[in-house]
Amino acid sequence: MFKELDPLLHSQLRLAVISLLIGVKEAEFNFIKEKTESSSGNLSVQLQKLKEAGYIEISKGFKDNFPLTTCKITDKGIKAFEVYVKAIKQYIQVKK
Amino acid sequence: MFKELDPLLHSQLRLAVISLLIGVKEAEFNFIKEKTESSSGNLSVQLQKLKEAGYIEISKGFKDNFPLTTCKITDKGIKAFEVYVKAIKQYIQVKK
DNA sequence: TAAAGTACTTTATAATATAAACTAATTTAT
DNA sequence: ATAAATTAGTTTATATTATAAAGTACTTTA
Repeated sequence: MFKELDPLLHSQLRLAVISLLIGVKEAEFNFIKEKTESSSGNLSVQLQKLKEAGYIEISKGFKDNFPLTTCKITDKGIKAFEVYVKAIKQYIQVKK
Repeated sequence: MFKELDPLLHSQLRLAVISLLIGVKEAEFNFIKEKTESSSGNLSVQLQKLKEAGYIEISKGFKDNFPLTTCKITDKGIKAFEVYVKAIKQYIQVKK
């Protein structure tokens, strides 16, 4: 009846992050932070979880001498998002 | 950018319950339990939360001598569900 | 009348999310 | 030169939430 909702994506912040990355393909830590209106701490934790799941890649470098964290969605992340979208639609009864 | 997702509805089981009740308007505890494939304990707790939020009404009676719990969505619950659906659509980019 | 079953609720534990505090460095002001 | 403020995060502690296990209160069946 109701499909499982991937717990990794069924989290407001992580879902927002993935939703953002689906659009832009690559984004900086602060860009994501602003768009999602999250705290640095919370975002840091959730990005790690998405990385551990293999849904995003995180690369660390520097920009104007400051550390810069950049995130990119992976194929696995895209696939997981698609599965999640199909599942949640069952719950919200989106008729195609 | 991203709308708040009502934490009361952003829970797999509670969302499934509300999604069910939107359709049938009234349902028995076991019907909900079967459709959502949840445990009695978890369902009991989540129904109480939905009740406390005023999203559903719970009425208790008897059927064939056994206790019978029946649930019904309230106007507030319907409204909250509609708001949730609008919000989550932003995340999953459902184009109308 | 004892064992098994129905229909839950309560409580305890595990998992999750969030906020606060901390690290490490850079820039700016004194 | 150096202290204070800022940037860009991470780590840790706490609060919240979800879930599973145990418990309550019966009823039915053997």
